[in-house]
Amino acid sequence: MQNFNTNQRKAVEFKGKHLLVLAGAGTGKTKTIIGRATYLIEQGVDAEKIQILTFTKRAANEIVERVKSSLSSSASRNLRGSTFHSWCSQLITKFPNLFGASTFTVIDPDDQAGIMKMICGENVTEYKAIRIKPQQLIDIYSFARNTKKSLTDALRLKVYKGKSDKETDEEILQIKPSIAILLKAYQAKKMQARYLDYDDLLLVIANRLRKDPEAKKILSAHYDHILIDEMQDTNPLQWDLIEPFIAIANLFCVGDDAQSIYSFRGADFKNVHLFTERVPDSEVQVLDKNYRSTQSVLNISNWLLETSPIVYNKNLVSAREQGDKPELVNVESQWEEANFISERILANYTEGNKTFSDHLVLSRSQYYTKPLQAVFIQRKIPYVTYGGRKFMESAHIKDVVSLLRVVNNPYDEIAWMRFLTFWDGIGEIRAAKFVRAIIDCQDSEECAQKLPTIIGGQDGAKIGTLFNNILETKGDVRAAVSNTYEAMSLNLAYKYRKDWEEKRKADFPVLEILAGNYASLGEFITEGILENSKQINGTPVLESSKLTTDEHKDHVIISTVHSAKGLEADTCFVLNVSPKVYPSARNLDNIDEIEEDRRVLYVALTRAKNELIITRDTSSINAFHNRRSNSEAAQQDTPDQGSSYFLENLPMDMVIQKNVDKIRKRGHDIKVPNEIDLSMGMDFS
DNA sequence: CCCCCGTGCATTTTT
DNA sequence: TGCACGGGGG
Repeated sequence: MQNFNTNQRKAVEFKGKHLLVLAGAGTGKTKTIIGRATYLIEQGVDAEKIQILTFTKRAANEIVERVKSSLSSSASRNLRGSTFHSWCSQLITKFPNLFGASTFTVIDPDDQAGIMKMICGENVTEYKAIRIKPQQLIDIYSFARNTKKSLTDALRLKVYKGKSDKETDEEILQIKPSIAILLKAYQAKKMQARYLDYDDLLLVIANRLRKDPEAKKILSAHYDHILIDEMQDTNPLQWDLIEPFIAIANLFCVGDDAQSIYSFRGADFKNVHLFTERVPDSEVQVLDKNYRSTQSVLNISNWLLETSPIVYNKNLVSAREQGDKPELVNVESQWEEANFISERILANYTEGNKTFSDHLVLSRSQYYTKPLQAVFIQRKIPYVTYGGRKFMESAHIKDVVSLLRVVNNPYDEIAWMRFLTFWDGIGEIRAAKFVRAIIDCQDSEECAQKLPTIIGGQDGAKIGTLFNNILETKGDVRAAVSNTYEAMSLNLAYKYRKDWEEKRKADFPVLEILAGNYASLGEFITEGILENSKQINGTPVLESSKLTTDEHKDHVIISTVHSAKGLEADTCFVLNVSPKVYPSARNLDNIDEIEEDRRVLYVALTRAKNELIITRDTSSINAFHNRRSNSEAAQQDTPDQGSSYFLENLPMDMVIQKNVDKIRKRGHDIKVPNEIDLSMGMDFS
């Protein structure tokens, strides 16, 4: 058993009913939740009656694996850890009668946007009356449901940045009816096609538990302990899901309000602040001793929170030594930044006795890491990225899965459209016509029978036979995938000829093996959609699968800050901490969003154990300073200028500032690829 | 009328 | 990297 400090032990061995663990960054949050699960099992609690809930599959898997390895007995064999979403989908499948959804298909954000686009196309008058794109409509809809806010409030917050002047009110009033029509049409389409989107998964369970004491009773027999990680990221909808369990199970929630970075999807740290008020028989345990980072790393992190108008009362104190000051490195371009980081990692690796996996690179956005990945590939630095496009979301996989989806749920219009337009000569117009006829069928059998006539000709015969073939093999998911691929592979190879051999072809054996893990088509489709992926050296790999031998190799981790919660590394690079990024230029008019960006940076800084290296772009720093001094000269009534760049007033004795330029001049050969001086010595002045 | 393909463009953060 | 748009071809 691990060593716990006094407070950690109090949490792990808590004897009361419900506990909230308020744990700052690096204070042993994960360790405590693992310790708690281990302790409960050791105390004789049936592992099956413990449910661990997290926000990412990665976190869930890690916790479960570590509990299992810390126990010698097999008592932990049935311990379950899932994301909120996959837990709910499992419950729906496990109790089909309880939640009334026997045939359904979980749709991903791409599908949601696709459906909304269709809806907007069918309701042109309403769509034209608003200046909101389908994707944003989906965001508004999701936000409203996750936060349980009215459409008016959701619109105000999402579209009008929370403004409440008369003009805004009128505009909202004006567009609201049209939006309501579009959203209702979207809901009707979901119902008709038996779709559940991500939010529906939670809503189905939460609503049922709320309304039906019987459902509560049945679930109470299955769960004694609910352990929730990252409590500060739960939103009101998730609270609705948790709340019924207060009466029927023990809650053990772990969180840190300074690390709340998901308010854009409705997270509300009231769930942390109001915990003891909302939950009877509950207590709070604080963890404040930081074991992860050196004091120098914590100093800058603490400073960042202190400069916030929000009072966090988080002064992290390291249990370790002072350590080296963080480095603040000025770079002139993204390529220079990427080369600098590569050099540094290679130096640490060859001279500094560090492994690649001692390094973590954090970015505000996925997109920004592209040049870095290019340089890593060029320099042969092995890396993994988290987040990004999921395996099941890539186009070629979706093509194959579309047939599985229509066999599983013949009302699945999106999948029908994808499957039909996949074939040469069938475009959107004809496919849509076919779909209208197809969804009149009562079941898959009738569908199989009528397909040839609906489509007609050779296409009809071919597609009908294929559908029938998969319908017959649907009991064997792996065979269904294999047969589907066989039938589609020629067309796939042509459609994706640009990168078929190098990239996409190899995904299908992976898909087949994955399919073999599921007992039914429905489970495969649902769980597969919720499955996370990571990428190894740019190639997507299923995160939870043990398919690759690469799995435990030595890799640098590249991650967005949002995906990096819970991660830590000896050396941590935080990319592009420049004006307009921290905080983001698009958030400047909203104090709440500025403060959320601050917490994003805080999360990033607190990942580092020993070496913290912050990079930033020289030109944007200069632009920021010029703009500042200009506006200060002109008028002095803009007191928030300083706060519009978090590092603006950073005490320089907290860091060591460097310019990559100088490093290069000292003799390091840093190659910047594709940098051609286009001026060619010409001065046009 | 419908389908296909080339070009240009803009890209927060996640289940 | 995906997507919206427009022109050419069937």
